[in-house]
Amino acid sequence: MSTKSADPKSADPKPAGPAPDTERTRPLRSDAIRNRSRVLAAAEEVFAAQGVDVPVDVIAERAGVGVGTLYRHFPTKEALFEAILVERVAEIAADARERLGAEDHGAAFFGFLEYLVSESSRKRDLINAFAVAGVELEVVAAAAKHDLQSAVTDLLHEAQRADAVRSDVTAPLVLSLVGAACSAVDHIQPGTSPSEMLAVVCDGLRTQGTPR
Amino acid sequence: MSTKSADPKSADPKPAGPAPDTERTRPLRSDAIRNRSRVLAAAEEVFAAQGVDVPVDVIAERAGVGVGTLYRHFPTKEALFEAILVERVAEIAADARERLGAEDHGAAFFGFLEYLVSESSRKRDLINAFAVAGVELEVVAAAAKHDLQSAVTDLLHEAQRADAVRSDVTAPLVLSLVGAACSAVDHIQPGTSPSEMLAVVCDGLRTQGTPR
DNA sequence: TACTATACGGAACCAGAGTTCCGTTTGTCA
DNA sequence: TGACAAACGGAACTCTGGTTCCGTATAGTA
Repeated sequence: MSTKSADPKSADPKPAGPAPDTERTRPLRSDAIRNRSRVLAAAEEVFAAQGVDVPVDVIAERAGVGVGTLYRHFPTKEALFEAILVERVAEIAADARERLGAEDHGAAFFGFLEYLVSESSRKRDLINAFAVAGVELEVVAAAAKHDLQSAVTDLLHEAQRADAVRSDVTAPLVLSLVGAACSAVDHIQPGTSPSEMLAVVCDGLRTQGTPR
Repeated sequence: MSTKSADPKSADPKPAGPAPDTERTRPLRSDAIRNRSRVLAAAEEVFAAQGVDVPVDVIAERAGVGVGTLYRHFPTKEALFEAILVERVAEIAADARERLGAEDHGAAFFGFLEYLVSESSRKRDLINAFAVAGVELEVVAAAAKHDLQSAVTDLLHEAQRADAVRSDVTAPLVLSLVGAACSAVDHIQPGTSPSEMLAVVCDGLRTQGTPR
């Protein structure tokens, strides 16, 4: 899936008509509900295992449906990806929030970073979840991203107030560093590991003199 | 250009016949020489400016030749990329070597890292130069990579002997970190910068107590 | 059970990008 | 200058992957 920003299709700011989604009168048919969630589950597995570049056929097959069905529920592959992305980002944000208010604010913050990096080798789409900066997102995904940012900001500020993290570090910087570490999972040099990389980054973030 | 490792074409370890390149008797025709270097130069510019995903047509056009000509000189797009990659990696290795034996070993080492990250935003193919770990390389490119690794190792050891860099840091770790920082250039969060990221990494690499 | 809107499946379609082919042009050498 | 091997150009081919279309199947309802 390319991330090109130049879109040839002409500007088309909300074509006329009543609100696009509230106009569904009848509920989804039972098989439709079932298939939708199957597609979502399959896509999640496949994206996580092989990254977002897998062909849609693979996802459809894994879900046990035809591609037509897949496209009935998600108008484009990107929309499907975004649906999963939102889920992932929400998961991460929730994790960050759970760590808020812990006794050891420093440990909470660094533990969160470790969680992220370890997850990114298990779920390869997570890598992409952090590459979202340049991508134009639908409102929902943008909201999820904003939510993550605010959770990370809170966690960071707690750790800074506890003097565990340097005061000149900002939340965007942390997110960029973590994003870099996650994407590095894809092409790491033999002889080292993501956690070793993260350890260096963490030491760089610490207030000098803080024990490792 | 995909980096897939599974290649459907059957294993074919060096088909029979005399040495493949030494058998050229006649020298290249003058126009061929000219066009070859034009293609190389154009590819370098275009890869650097837009990354390696640009279509070959663009390169050919920029070079003022047809795609057929391009393919006469480089049997695949990947071969063309590799030719440039070798050049880039050699450049970087040469830079590392020049810094060897400086007065301030620590400054030499960290200066090298800064050079890399600043170059990677100017030359986007550099990003790929560091993603080579997982790619199967031709012998030449593999040799270039090995050369880079040894130069960086030397530079690192000097800095470690000067007590400017933590002794538990390894060369693969450094290369992975720099690779991550370079690839992050592509999707950095707004509100921060590659050099800020690098600063954190450098602090993590420093012997604790070393002044920033 | 019959009827209909809804949903399904997957073949067909389309677009983009790498690669090949072949008729034409050109450098080199006698 | 003429002949020919070498090189050129770019249209055409191929392969891959996203998307659409339409005939068929089925859930929901009277």
